[in-house]
Amino acid sequence: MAKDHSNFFNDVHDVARLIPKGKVTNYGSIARYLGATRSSRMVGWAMNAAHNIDDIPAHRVVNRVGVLTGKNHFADPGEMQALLESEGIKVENDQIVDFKTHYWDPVVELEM
DNA sequence: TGTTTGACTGGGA
DNA sequence: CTCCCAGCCAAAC
Repeated sequence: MAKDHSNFFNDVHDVARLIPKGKVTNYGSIARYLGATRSSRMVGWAMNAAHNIDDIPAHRVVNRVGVLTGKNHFADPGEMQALLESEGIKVENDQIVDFKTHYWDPVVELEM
């Protein structure tokens, strides 16, 4: 993993791309993986910039409790849930069911 | 150059 | 248990 700190966005985009299909993670974990634990908000911000990039599965990134907080930022609010469900992830009331089961922590999986 | 914002988080009431 | 508040940090205005 080439940690390109020149661009915070780049880092976030890079990690987001590594999220396996059918798995989800939260902003805090990504931030932690990048060494910016307290910059969880920036992760979301970076994802906002990722809108131009279709390689970034932003739908696999949710907040810590598994709520699709960013669904509103998608082209279609229902797109996020649809994508998740298409990957085998159940979503109910804008919240991921068994979030812990589908949880994918870059810090653990990528081990740095 | 200074202020506001935000796809968050954690802790307290 | 749910609701509210303060902290955090980089980009946008």
